[in-house]
This record gives sequence, C-alpha cells and structure tokens, in this order.
Amino acid sequence: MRIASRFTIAIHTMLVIACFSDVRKVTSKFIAESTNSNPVVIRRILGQLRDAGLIAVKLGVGGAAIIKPLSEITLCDIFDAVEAVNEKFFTFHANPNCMCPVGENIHVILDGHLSEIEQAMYRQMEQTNLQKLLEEIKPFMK
Amino acid sequence: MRIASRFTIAIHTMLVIACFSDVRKVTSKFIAESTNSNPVVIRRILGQLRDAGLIAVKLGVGGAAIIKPLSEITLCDIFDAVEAVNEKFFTFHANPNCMCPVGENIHVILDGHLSEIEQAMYRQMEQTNLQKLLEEIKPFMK
DNA sequence: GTTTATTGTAACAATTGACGTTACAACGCG
DNA sequence: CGCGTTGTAACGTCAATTGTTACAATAAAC
Repeated sequence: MRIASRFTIAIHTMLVIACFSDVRKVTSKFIAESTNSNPVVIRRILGQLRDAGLIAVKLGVGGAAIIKPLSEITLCDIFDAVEAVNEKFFTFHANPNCMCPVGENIHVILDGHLSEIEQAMYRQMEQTNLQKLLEEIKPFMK
Repeated sequence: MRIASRFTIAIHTMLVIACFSDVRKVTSKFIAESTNSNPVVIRRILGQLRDAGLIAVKLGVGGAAIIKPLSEITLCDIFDAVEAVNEKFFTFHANPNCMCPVGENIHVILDGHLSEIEQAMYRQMEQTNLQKLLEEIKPFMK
C-alpha cells in the first residue's frame, strides 16, 4: 500500500508558491521543474488545491498564489485536497458471508477501529502547517 | 489512495481462525467462503500471516491455528504482515530539483513529519488486539 | 500403498489507479 | 493581435491488486 506521490508533490507545490509568489510568477512549468514532474500533472494538482480553497490560479496570464494564512493550512488540508475525500481510507472486502458469525458482524466490529486509525493519522497531519514548514526551510534559503 | 482489502481480509481471517480452530478444521476454502474471496488469495494471506509468526498452517491435512496469545496480536501486527513492511508508506516524488531551494531541501524538511504521521497510525493500530475484537464478536455468537 | 483433501506456488488475465504526454480551446495581458 | 498560460480531454504506460487455473508436494485415512 502506498500513498500517491501526488501528496508530497502537492506539499512541495504549496511551498514553492509560498516561497516565490511575491518574487516571480509561479507557473505550472516552474513548479514542474522544481518537483521534477510535468506541467499538466501540476495543473491537475493546482486545480485540486484551488477547489479546496487553498490557492488562486490566474487564468490567461498564469501564476498561482496562496489565499489562506499559511499557519492555517495544514498537511491535513493538502491531503484532503489531493486525495479523494469521499473515498474510504481502508478498502473493505465486499459481501462477507452473513451465514458465518464473523462474516455477519465483521463490519460492525471493525468499522469503528478502522475509523479511529484513520483519525489518528488526520490528527497528526493537523499538527503541521505550512508556516512551520516554511520556517524550517528558510535557514537553507538565503 | 486506498489500503488494499488484503488488510481487512487478513483481520477477518484471523478472527475466523480464532473462532473456529478448536471446533473444526479451518481451511483456506472455509475462510474464502466467510470472506467471500478465493482460496488461493486466502492461502497467499495465510502465508504472510505464517511468515509473520502469527499462525501455523498444517501442510497436507490442512487447517490453520493461531500460535500467539490473542491479546498480543494487534492490528499493527496484521498490517505489517500483509502490507510490505519495507515499503515506505508515503511515496516521495523522485529527484526534486536541487537547483531550487524547495526542491533541494524538501526531503530534509518533510521526512520527519511524514514519519510522524505514519507512526500515529501505527500507535493507534497497536491499541486494538484480537482478544478485544473477539470479545466484541462473542455477544453476536452465543 | 493408494486415495483423498489440502497447501504452496507459479502463471496468467482483468481491473484499476497513478503518472506522463500530446493536443487544443479559452483566456487575459501587453 | 500575439504571446504565454491555464484547463481539460484523450491516450499510453506502468505497477499493484485480485481472481483464476493448474499442479507438484504433503500428510492423514483407509
């Protein structure tokens, strides 16, 4: 099991925008060069970040900017933006046999525990925001 | 992003073994019927659970049994058994551009935070063991 | 010793999702 | 208008998951 690289690319993307958007125009091409990805892939991610209300992207002239205080954007927000929120984190096998006491009750028994695991991950993701990450990068920048 | 159904099938499998192995022979076919899966798929999972030291599988005559105290087998053990342990949980995009201050330092900055998220999930998975799950199922079994 | 059910494993197909790529219409500024 | 850029559709490729068929190896039962 793996979480798609889309997540780390999205974080990287947000940091590039945060670092450069007042200095220069941050286009999908520029971000693609920093992430070693592809402008179209980046535009898809930018679209998701925009739909989540985290950034604004200028049509025509180009360029992305962050439209929320950096300290209020957590890794959780970015994760939710680029990984389908409505999808279940854990995949449950379909139609367990209800003639078996385990199969009949596995959902009732397990759903709560699985949801707690997911929540633990989310709580931790909420602990890190872009402001914090930016402060960790700054010493390397000058 | 999704965690493969292998994980919930493995939990289901362990519960079936725990419930029935002293009453009857628990074969891959029997488990496949309860999970609505396939005997070969189950045998693959049984192999992983065996390699992790959680169960023993009788060759020839058939049948699986748990070889560790139920209270000492957590969802974490099962997760580690069926999801490749050596693999990274988060996929990092390859070769970020080291000519960019963000690309150059993204790994140093992010690795620790990502690892904390992963650990939070693991800590929660350690909170639930098979003994607990079995007690939750028993009322339905009578 | 033969029969029987079962495991372990290889091999393959089907499906899905991620990522990259090409192409192009729409957009907005100079 | 001309230019660079975005948004998006349409594909191709690749890897992982799940299911399936097939079969040798195993061990108990008879």
